Amino acid sequence: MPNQSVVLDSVFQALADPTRRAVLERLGSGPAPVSSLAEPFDMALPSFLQHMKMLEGCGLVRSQKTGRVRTYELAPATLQAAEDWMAKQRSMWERRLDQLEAYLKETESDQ
Amino acid sequence: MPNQSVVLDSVFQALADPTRRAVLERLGSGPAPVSSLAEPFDMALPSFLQHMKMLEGCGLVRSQKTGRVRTYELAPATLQAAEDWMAKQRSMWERRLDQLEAYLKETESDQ
DNA sequence: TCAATACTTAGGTCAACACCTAAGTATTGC
DNA sequence: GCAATACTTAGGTGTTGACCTAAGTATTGA
Repeated sequence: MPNQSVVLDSVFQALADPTRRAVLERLGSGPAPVSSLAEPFDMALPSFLQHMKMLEGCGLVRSQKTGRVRTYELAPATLQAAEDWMAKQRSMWERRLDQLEAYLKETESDQ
Repeated sequence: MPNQSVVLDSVFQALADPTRRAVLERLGSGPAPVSSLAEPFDMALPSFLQHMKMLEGCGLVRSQKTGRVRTYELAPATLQAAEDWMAKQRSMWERRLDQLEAYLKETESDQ
């Protein structure tokens, strides 16, 4: 299995948490500092920062520090990798859906 | 946060493993029994079945047992939930990309 | 300069995950 | 009816994830 797989592992892992998905949604409207991102969540700062580290570790966001403020932003390139996998799967699933549906019709009736 | 979130948690969690993604890809070409699905993986059967339970638990696949053979199939409805979230995010990200790009141009140059 | 601000590091708990082996149970087919 | 087949259950190990508190470090501003 190629290296690509490792990227997808960590990207989907990152997307598997509601806090992190909410952060990504928030970053969709522009860069923001840690304190502002953390504010909506009832969580200790170090706990929140672990989420940010995971998002940054898999490349979904990046950050830079100016003075004592760290600002996070989306990193579109990595979002694209997850996008691409989903799109590939989607088209595959759609292509197969006809034959699948025929099968499902059979099995649905005996459930 | 709504219940919808819980579904996405488990769906993305399921997609975060290469074995499970490979199984989904394989099931794209039609239903298959456990032994056939497990065959490509160098893994003890009980370990493999844990993956299948996770896929079934979050609703990405379903199964039925006939005689001693359990057959798995894709469950398109749940795939759709993940699809929908990605599509929503995608359109949001795309809508924001212009203003984001302007910002990235600034920050990229000082890195 | 020194207190407040904005993270950051260290370290600890508890649950979930990803594996394993060993020993079941339920069908099938000779 | 009994061995082979196809899972299934039980139970154990090591790692990672998601939280916490406490105690740092680095800036900023009065």
